[in-house]
Amino acid sequence: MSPPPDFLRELGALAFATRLRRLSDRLMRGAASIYRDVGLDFEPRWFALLRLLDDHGSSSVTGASEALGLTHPAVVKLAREMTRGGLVTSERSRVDRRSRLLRITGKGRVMLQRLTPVLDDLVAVMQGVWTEAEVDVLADLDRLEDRLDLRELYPRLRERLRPRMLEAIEVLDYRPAWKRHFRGLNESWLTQTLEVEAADRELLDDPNGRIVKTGGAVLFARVNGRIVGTCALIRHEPELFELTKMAVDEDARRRLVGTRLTLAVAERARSLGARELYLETHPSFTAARRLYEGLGFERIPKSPIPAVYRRRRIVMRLDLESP
Amino acid sequence: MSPPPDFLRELGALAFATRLRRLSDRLMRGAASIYRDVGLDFEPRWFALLRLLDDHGSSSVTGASEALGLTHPAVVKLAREMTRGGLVTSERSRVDRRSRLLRITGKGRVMLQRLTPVLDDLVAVMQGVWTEAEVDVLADLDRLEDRLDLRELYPRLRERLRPRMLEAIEVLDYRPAWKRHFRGLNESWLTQTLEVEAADRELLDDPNGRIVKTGGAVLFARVNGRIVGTCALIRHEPELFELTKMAVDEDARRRLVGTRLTLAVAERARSLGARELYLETHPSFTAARRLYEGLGFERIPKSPIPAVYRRRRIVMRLDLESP
DNA sequence: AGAATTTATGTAACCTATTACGCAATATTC
DNA sequence: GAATATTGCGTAATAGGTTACATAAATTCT
Repeated sequence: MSPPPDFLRELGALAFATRLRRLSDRLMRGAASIYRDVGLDFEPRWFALLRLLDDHGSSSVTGASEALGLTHPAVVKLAREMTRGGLVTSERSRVDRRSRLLRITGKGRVMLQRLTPVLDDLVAVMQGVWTEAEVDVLADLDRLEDRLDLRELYPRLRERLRPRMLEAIEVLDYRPAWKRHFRGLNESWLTQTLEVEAADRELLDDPNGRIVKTGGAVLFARVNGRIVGTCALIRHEPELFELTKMAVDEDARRRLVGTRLTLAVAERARSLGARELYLETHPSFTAARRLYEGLGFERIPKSPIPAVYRRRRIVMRLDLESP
Repeated sequence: MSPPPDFLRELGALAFATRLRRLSDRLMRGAASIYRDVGLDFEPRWFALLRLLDDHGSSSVTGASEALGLTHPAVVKLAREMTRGGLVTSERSRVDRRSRLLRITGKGRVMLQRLTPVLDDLVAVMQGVWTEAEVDVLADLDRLEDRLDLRELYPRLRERLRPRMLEAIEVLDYRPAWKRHFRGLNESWLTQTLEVEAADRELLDDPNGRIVKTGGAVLFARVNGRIVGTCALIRHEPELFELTKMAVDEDARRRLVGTRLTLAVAERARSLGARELYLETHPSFTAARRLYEGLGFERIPKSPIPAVYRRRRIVMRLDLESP
């Protein structure tokens, strides 16, 4: 009944990140104890920035944050502490008045020199541990980070999950009972971002008459029995189809609902004889644009769709005949 | 002049802990994104505890904290959150009424099951990365932790630094000008822990008359020109020597000043013809006792030293003739 | 058996990073 | 050249842990 002494090991890969952190904490604590014992007024986490400034003369906040792999607020805090400690100075840059230049002080240089013998011993001890463990940790870490630089864990996993996520979404045709969903999803989205215009209202008030009966379609996405998204296909002319009124519930974002709906609308258009599909979106909706681009839409300069909105628009076109 | 894109790599072993943490954060973020996308009401950090409870039926707070390598406050927090989420229950143990038993609920089990497919994919993706990088990370991590379990970084490093730290401490004989240090160091130490008794006062008021002139010694430790510790050797009888009035400045603790002084006092006693050295300390001073034990002192039942203090005492003896 | 110590949990304060957001200066686009 | 987007920095709130300290119960020591 009593748990094993190290359950994290049992979990294997699932606890890998946690174990890395545990090891990191362990090493950091070891180093911190030493700094304290040696009696220098110095925090271990200052070291990287101090060395960076010593090696490269000066650095902006952003430059340091990139070099050290920290966020810029972290660097701002570090720099402030170290300035208080007299190890670092900062002044506004002449070239770019937004930017600040961090520099190491004489006191900082002296501190680095006093640190050197202790750090040499620290490195020697760590290398001793690695040798005992028969692991070439630094090289392994390099390779691991290189692979992740190439492609982060998240996109890798997302791609793997993609088919399953898409399958979990049902796409269904318009039903009068769902009119309120069509309206609700679109309104909450529009009011958050742009303005609801008269042209929007006409469509939202009468999807059946304005969209379905004129030869288009209104589709709904359902996950676990809940309507979480909608999208319309308008047939402006026999050969002119527009994808519009795409809206996904706030809580269901990032679950490929938009993708699934776009694919379904394109499929529907194709089955209605369309050779191409247009859509209009707003310049500020970069996420939406990425989604459409990922599915093959290309931005075109001029819209074949009659202008009924006051807001600015970006027009995109999908070729339904390409493989 | 612009810093390199990844300065931490350049720092090599010195930034190893930081890089481990960076990698851990990176992986955790990846996993967190996925949980969010999948739409489960679940925090990644809950996983280890939930699995632990699922695997082992129940666990106390301390048991879980040991198994997971977290501190117990962390487990308390976790358990509270998860109880609020309905995944875990807790009740007082019948056997030991201090202790609390954590158990997984039915809802918790269901959650685990819903997690399974996603986690399988996660593991597969991570293993993919490791294969690409040609690193057997889990095995390497095991070996690394094993070596550190055997002996932590800090003691390894401390041992290496020991001779240098000892050398940095000067030991000097009594001078009238330092009488105030002898008194000050001892008083601040005594008032913090026990009570200053009359017998203490007599020694502190007249070290020269009471200790030096009667054939003993009062030694001082100096680091960077500052007196940071003191220790006395009293010659009660021609052959009966006592080490006493050891005191080290608060700010100089952990820098082997006590060790250096004890060694010096033992050496002095030996040069005065002593064959053994006694000392008395208080049962609650475990750190001091460890220090003395480390230098060869052994606890003995009865004190040969005349009892002049009211406080309880532990007596220790060092054989000056053994190699 | 009483005193002292250890153990199990809980609480508070802090640490070191993060994300989110805002402002001002600079760069880009139409 | 005006509108828009981007960049650089700063601040606030939050995350996920820690250490330090408090309290009660159980255990160990004389």
